[in-house]
Amino acid sequence: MTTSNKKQQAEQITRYADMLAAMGTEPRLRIMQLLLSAHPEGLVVSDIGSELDIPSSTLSHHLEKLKHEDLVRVRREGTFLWYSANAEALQELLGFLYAECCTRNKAVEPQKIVCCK
Amino acid sequence: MTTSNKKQQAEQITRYADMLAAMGTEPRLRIMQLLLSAHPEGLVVSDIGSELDIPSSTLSHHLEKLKHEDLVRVRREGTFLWYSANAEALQELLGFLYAECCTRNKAVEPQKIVCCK
DNA sequence: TCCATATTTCTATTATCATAGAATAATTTA
DNA sequence: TAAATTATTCTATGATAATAGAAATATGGA
Repeated sequence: MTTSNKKQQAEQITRYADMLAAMGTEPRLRIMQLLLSAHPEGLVVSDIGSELDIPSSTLSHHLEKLKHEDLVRVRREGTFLWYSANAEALQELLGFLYAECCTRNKAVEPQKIVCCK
Repeated sequence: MTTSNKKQQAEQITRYADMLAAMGTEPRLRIMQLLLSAHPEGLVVSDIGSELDIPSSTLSHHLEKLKHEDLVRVRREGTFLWYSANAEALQELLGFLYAECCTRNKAVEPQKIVCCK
């Protein structure tokens, strides 16, 4: 493996760790869960806040963190900001965990997570 | 949904968030990766430390955290402590994420994570 | 029992994070 | 342009986490 490959891999791990950390608090995991349930449209900030009972400034920080880790996307419609889950990023993270746990080492059996017919 | 169901579900989310947080730092995600690569035997503490270049007291705290979230198991053999990944816990977490992202809302397509033949 | 080795626990320091009220900025509508 | 609404940014506080050297503990062997 080349030096730059190693560096790339190291950055990759750091990125996945940051993504996991971003989802690693109860309020933010709930936000992700809620956004996934409203996928792909997503929800406006105030609706997330009222649904999860989070003050707006606190919520704004959580959304900022999720956005920073590319776990959510945002688009403006008038005065409203619509946040939605970033499916591609989640897929990549899930793929990484899946590979580490199942593919590479067979620690976890794929069929125990999902059964494909 | 009954009140106790709601409470159970709330505790579940908190637990998954804690598990994600436990893996949400670079050193600990590396530890998990390393333990998975050595699954199911695992590794002794000193080998993890030398492989990842982490001082023993720091490593001990990280392992304690992972153990607390039930992501790793430990067994003693003489003076050596063998740490190994807890495949069942990882499977459960992966199953949860999978369900949230793929099964429930179809935000992520299962076949893009794993292709079962 | 005493020593060597493995690992944890103690202790301290520094850094980061979660929370939220108040003020500000952005946008639409009257 | 003024008012109303939406959301962020400012500011502050308290809590938690990461790090690691030094001391203590646990185990096996001489």
